[in-house]
Parts: sequence; structure tokens; C-alpha cells
Amino acid sequence: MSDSTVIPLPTRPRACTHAQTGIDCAHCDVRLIAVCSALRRDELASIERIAHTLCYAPKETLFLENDAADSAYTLTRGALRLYRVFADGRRQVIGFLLPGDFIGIEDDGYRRFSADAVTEVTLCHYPKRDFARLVDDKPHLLQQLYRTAAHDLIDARDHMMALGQRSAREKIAWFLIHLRNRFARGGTPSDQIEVPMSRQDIGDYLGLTIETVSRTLTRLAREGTVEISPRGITLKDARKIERLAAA
Amino acid sequence: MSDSTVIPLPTRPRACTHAQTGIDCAHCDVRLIAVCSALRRDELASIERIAHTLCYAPKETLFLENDAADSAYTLTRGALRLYRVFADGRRQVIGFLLPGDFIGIEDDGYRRFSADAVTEVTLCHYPKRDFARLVDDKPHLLQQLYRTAAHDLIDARDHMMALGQRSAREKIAWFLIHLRNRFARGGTPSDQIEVPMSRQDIGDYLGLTIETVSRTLTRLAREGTVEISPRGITLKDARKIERLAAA
DNA sequence: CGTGGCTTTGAGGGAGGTCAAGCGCCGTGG
DNA sequence: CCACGGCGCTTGACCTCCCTCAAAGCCACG
Repeated sequence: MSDSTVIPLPTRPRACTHAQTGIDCAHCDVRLIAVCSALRRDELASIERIAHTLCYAPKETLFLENDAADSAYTLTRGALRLYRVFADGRRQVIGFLLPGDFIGIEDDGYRRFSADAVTEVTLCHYPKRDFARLVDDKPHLLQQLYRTAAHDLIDARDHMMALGQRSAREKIAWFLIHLRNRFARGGTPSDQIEVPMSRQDIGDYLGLTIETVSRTLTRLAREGTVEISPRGITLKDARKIERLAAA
Repeated sequence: MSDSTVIPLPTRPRACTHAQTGIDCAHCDVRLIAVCSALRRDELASIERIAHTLCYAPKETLFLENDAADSAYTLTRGALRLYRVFADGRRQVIGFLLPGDFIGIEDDGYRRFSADAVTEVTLCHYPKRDFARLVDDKPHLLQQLYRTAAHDLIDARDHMMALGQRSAREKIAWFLIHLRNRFARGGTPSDQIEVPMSRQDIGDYLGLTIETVSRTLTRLAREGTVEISPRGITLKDARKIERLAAA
């Protein structure tokens, strides 16, 4: 994100074409991994009542840093990018969110980062007020939020390790392993990794330029360690990548 | 932390010489900023009952990554260093803790980082079991812990910005401003900053070598922007440092 | 007064950034 | 249907910032 001083504008969210039918938590894909997993089956109605579904197209912006934070979200489909930018345009991608992830933890009133859609995304949206009331009402939901925050902290510190100590090669390896494991979320991780984000995104996530990302990947590909395809990367020698990532 | 493969051993904590008298939360220096600020005056006895005071000398280790996490702490005096190390000895300092800071958030059973004393420190120590029971009992304490976690997350992401996007010069400037503001904690920040940690610590905190830290500081000093003394740094041109740090 | 730890300073090299050009893919419009 | 343009990715040449290696200075402490 070197040059472009174009400021993205928050996009008006749109009702999803496939979401004519309202919220049905019991059959939600992320029921078991999202924060709402803290709610018992008979409590689901209380969150269904305050939630509604939202969709964004790739590149659309959910919100910008310093916006008023008047809603929380659970991502149910697609991938989001969270980031902060310096005045001069340098961008740090804080993280990529995948289905089951939650937004709404750290803001006391205003957002501490910007968020936009990497792919087509679907979200479960909660007005902040209603959500806060719900949390007040259900202590186990607060506990779940606390666990989520704690987990995010671990993630952030892993990320710090990568940014501060690893070489470009190690950063890329770490990114691939990290992405693979997150896609798996408990299930068996596949070495065929979908990579929906651009080189620019990856670079800004790892503190590298797009050229270095590209060069490093092609070098790994030439060595036969990975295989690069238009919308994904396959680990041909997962062990080697893991070793690099652990380093 | 390039070479040394010496593994520090957790140190047996010692009763503090000046702490013969047991815990007295009402007169605690960090009463208003620590997590226990969530407790009403009449609730203090419940935490005094489970807490006791601990002291460590500089360089002593509280615990290591992967240790069982069977206690939580509030730091009441001195400075701690939290860090993780790679197998090959590379070290990332996660953060420095100052009076009022809390340890005990992110571990589900074992520690995610190591911690040791930078200066002489005093801690308020809580056995994990007792502390957990207390939290279960007091929802407002859980809320406070949640806020603390959220705040730590913001901190971690600020740190990520520094590690990923800033030059050596900007990193140092950011570090100085950051430290100054944390020492102030609401009060008026003084441009005379105590810097108890070594160049090695600062380097590992910022993803730089000690040589780069040293060179960058002396360059700032030669420009008259800062003044370096044995145990501290004075900002002679705070504006300039702030501008660099914001970058 | 010597020894060891921490810091500073210098010289040299290399990983990754910068600048620039070219390629492949896809959507658009003639 | 093909030409064109734009965007994202790759590749190359060059350069710079920071790392590496080495030596010397400065305290503090025994």
C-alpha cells in the first residue's frame, strides 16, 4: 500500500440475496465455533432476535478506524481483512478473519482498526446496544468473549514474533502454516490452501513488500517446496515449510 | 539474544523484607489502576485473603513459557519483561510490565511466554484456583479482566504496527513515547524517562540489534533530540520524537 | 586493580526495499 | 471476435538500511 492515498469509504451494507429467511442459529455453519457457541440451544432465540444477516462484496469496507463502533459481528462466510494505516499510506494488516470469528471486542466506543471484505462475505450483525444488554444478561457469554479476547491476544503475539524476528522466507512459511491451520480449525488440515488475499495483503500482513512476497514464493516453488496456482498454494513439502515456520 | 543458549531457571520467589505485615489493599499504590480497582472497598478483604506479596531481584525468572500457569499476579513495584524465545535463541520481548499491570489472562493451563524481573520487583500473587473462584463470584471483576484483555490487545496491535512498518529510527521514537506515556498513566508525562531495561531488551522488543539501538540513540543524541544518561533518557525535543513515533 | 558485563563505535556485507519494465489474465467495447 | 486497457503478479537491476563481526571504552564489583 505504498502510493495510493485513496481513502476507502464505508460501504452501505446490503441484505443478502440468499438470506431472505432471517436468522436460524441452530443450523448456522459456525454455530459450534463462534462466540454464540456459549449460548445453550434454548437461548438462541435471544440472539436471533437482535441479529440480522449482512453481505459485502470483495473490497467493500465494513468500517474504518475511528468510526463509531455501534455494532458487533460474527463472520459466517468469506474472509475479512483488519488493518491500520499510517498517515503516509503504510498499512499493517492486523489479521484475516475467517468464518466463526468475532468482531467487537476492543472498542470502547470507536474502532481501533479498519475492516473490509477480501472475498464475498456474509456476517451476522448485532447492534452494539442490544448485544451489550445480552452480554450483561448472560455471564457465560461474557466468559466466552473473554476467552475469545485471550485467544486473540495469543494470536497477536504469535504475529509479533513473526514480524519482529523472522526472515522473509520464515515469514512466508509461517503465514502458510498459520493459514492452513486456521482453515482446518480442529479438522484435518489440508495442504491445499486457499489463498483469497492478494500479494499486497500478504505483504502488509508480514511487513514485506509485494516484490519480496512474490520472489520468496517463486523461490519456494522453484525448489519444489510449494506449488502456486491462481487462487491457492499447495504445500508439496509440508514438513520443510513447518520447519521454516517454527524456526 | 543472539548467542547465549543459557536457559534461565524459574527462581524460587522470596518473601519481601519490607512486607512483613501482610496485604493491605486499601493503601496499595496501584489500587486505582490495577484489576482490583473493580472491587468495592468492602470487597477488598476477599482478595486480601487469597493474596500474598512476592519479591524478585533483577534478572530473576518468574516463570517460563509452557510452565503450568497456577498463579496470577499484579505488579506493584518495578518492571517485568515478558518474552518468547525461538529454539535458536532469537528472542521477542512481548512487552514490559509496570506497576498496576496484571499477569494471568491468556493461559489456559500453561504459560504462553516467559517473564522475568528487569528491576527489583514486588508482586501481589494469587493462586489461580482461588483467583478463579473469586472471579466466578464477582462478575464486575470478570468485566474488568475483559477490559484489561481488550486493552492488552490494543497494545499488542500498536506493537505490531511498530514491528512491521517502522524504521529503526521510528521504532526507537515510538518506544520512548510509549514508555513515557505508560509511566505517566493519566498523570502528566515527564520528558525525563527512566529506562530500566538494557539495549538488548529494547532491541528484542523492537526487532532490532543492540548495535542498531545504540547507534540510533546516539544519533538522536548528537542531533540534540534526546539526552542519554546512565539510567534514563531525556526528550529534549519531544515534538520531534512524537512526530517520528506517529509516522 | 583486574575482570566481566554492557555499551559504543567502526568497517563491511547482505537481505530486503525501490524503481522500472514486462507478462498474463480478464472484462469491456469497438 | 479480437483489440485494448487495467490490474495483479513476476522479474530484474540497483541501492540502502540494518545486521554481522570485531574491537575498544566504560563502569561496577570483587
